[in-house]
Amino acid sequence: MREREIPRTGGTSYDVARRAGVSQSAVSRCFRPGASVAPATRARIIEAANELGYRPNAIAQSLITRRSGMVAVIISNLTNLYYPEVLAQLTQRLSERGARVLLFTLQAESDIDNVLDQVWRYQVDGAIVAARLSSAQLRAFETRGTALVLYNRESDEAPVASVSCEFAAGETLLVDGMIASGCRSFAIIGGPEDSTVGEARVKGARDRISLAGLAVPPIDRGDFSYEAGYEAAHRLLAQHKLDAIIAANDVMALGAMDAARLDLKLAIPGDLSIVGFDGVAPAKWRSYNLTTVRQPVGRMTAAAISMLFERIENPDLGPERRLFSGDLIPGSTASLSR
Amino acid sequence: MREREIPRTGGTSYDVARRAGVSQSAVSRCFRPGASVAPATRARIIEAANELGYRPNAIAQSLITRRSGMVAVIISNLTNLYYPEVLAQLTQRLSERGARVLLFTLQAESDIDNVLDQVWRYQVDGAIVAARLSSAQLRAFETRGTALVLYNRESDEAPVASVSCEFAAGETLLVDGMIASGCRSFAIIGGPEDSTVGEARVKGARDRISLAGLAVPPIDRGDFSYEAGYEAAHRLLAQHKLDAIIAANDVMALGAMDAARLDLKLAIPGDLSIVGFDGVAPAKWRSYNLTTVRQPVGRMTAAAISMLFERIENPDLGPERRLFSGDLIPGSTASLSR
DNA sequence: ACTATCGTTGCATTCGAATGCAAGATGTTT
DNA sequence: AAACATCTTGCATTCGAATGCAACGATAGT
Repeated sequence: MREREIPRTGGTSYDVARRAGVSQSAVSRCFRPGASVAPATRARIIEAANELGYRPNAIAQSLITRRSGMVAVIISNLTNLYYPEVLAQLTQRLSERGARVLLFTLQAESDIDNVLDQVWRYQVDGAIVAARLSSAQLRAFETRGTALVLYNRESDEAPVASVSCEFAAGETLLVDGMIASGCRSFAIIGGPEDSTVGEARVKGARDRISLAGLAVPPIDRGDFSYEAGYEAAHRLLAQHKLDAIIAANDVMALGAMDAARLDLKLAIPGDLSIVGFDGVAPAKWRSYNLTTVRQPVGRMTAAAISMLFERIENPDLGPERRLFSGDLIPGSTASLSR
Repeated sequence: MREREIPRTGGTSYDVARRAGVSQSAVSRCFRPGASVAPATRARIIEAANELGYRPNAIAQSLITRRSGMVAVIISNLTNLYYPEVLAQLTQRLSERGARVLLFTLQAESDIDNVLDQVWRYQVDGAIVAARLSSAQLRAFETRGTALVLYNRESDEAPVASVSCEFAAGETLLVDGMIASGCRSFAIIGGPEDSTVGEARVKGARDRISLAGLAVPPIDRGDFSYEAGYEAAHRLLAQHKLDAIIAANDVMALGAMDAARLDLKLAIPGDLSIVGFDGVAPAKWRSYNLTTVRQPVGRMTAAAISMLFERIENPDLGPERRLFSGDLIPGSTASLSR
């Protein structure tokens, strides 16, 4: 009577083995493709397993195989509106490849050390990181042999596998187009100074403007939020007579648009051109229809995932940078001649 | 010379033990708070551990303690603009409590069985699910003893721990306000028919309208996207003379606004009132300033997490529903007298 | 009928950390 | 100095699945 009841967990391979009258190894083999099990035995085992609701314990598997089947995804700031799309695609693609996502988000970039601590403890097979890593942190990935791909970040100090969207190419089109259609006086709404991405975008735009022989544009900075763009635009427009504002991301561009057209009654693009960067969904909404450069998120996430798995298979594969150009989305907030 | 080199993983407790000249158990105790270790020994162990970059292997810990420290978060559709905020808060709160997030997203709700399969294999301590579960699936959580909290979903068949935002309360305010200010002819843009949340919201609004003795409002449905709201509004406004449109979520409401004011040149709220539900960030943007009901995401996620941990501590804790009312966000897209 | 061969199966060990128990070390009490 | 309490420490086992090796049975070949 006091036969061992079905454990809450759904049972172990031993429970299945006992029920099917075989050894634990047989059960294990039965769930590993390519192992040698007689059809009749397999059938008995499968049946017993189903009766118990048995699922192999991935934790135990990880311990012995040294493959956890988990990939860490580290994203600095999920509220950023651009990242949810990235995250959705990454998880989708990872699960298609049979990997699970261990998600970490950062409140402050300084949390990263705590996050990495968890990453090491959980023996993830690899990590996709959209946050800045110090060279010491990069080295830790190296020494531990954990595959790593940076997303829209790079390191000047050490070469790392990374995918990014190049600001310059799309930006050049935008800036040149605006200049060709008569814009002379530019301003830039950048990201925080310590943001790699933001800084690269600022630099890209500024270089292009200088190259055209125009005055160095004033720069205001924000935290990539709508409010920040709105306020930065107010400050800039109060101090300068501007033809165009270049924002480091779409959401700030939308805030700037609202400041300009709703508060200051400027016509867009008649009085002022505004352009963004990212290509998030709201930029396409009819009340905005922002002229922007869309990051090819689909291709970028696909590239990140495939680079990651290459490096999980072969940990000694060297660094590689993959750069994608953004696609110009014309919109109606900037007059681009041609 | 052929001393065993530092393994790529950062070493095991045995490596640390050998280096510090103690037993593996001492190392283990050293990393468990409250265990008995002499200060001098602890110091030696800590030093050895640091030299090796040792971190306890969470996989091995999980196996023996039967606690993985991981919580599954299952979300149907991350692109939904409302979920990123929820997800960000959940991960934040979970990591504050020392848990890791295993993230699963669903392309189709039918993927859920595959996802649950992974959930069982990975021995998560609990799960927060924002997707519909069949009663068989609910039972599986029960029998396996995995803590479960549903987020904005409930089950009619079996009672489960859940947190939700009640549509009715906020909706009542909105509908009553619109009626008081003269709206007589309503329409509803609902979610897909198989969406629990969407359906509840449709029903809430319709009941309130009937209660006021007004005609049963026509219903059009969309998939919660901007485009869907835009198109539904076009269809509704082509067929009916309307005073107000009630959308099941903000993003569809914004699409409807653009259809009405940009294409049909209707004044909002003069000719047409539009209200949404959720309180997402874009609803506050100045070009929209949507009148809506905000879900108290902060309190809801806090409640979900605390219910979950209660149930992880005590698996036999019974079901409990926690219902939050939304906060009315006045905005300027509906005339609400009073 | 005897042996060679192949396919199945089980035994025993492994992964890395946690922990009950007992032995050892240290300190206290009388 | 003896007896005892307390704190440290190590030994051995455990968690659940994977896998090398050996043993087994069945079939085929001669």
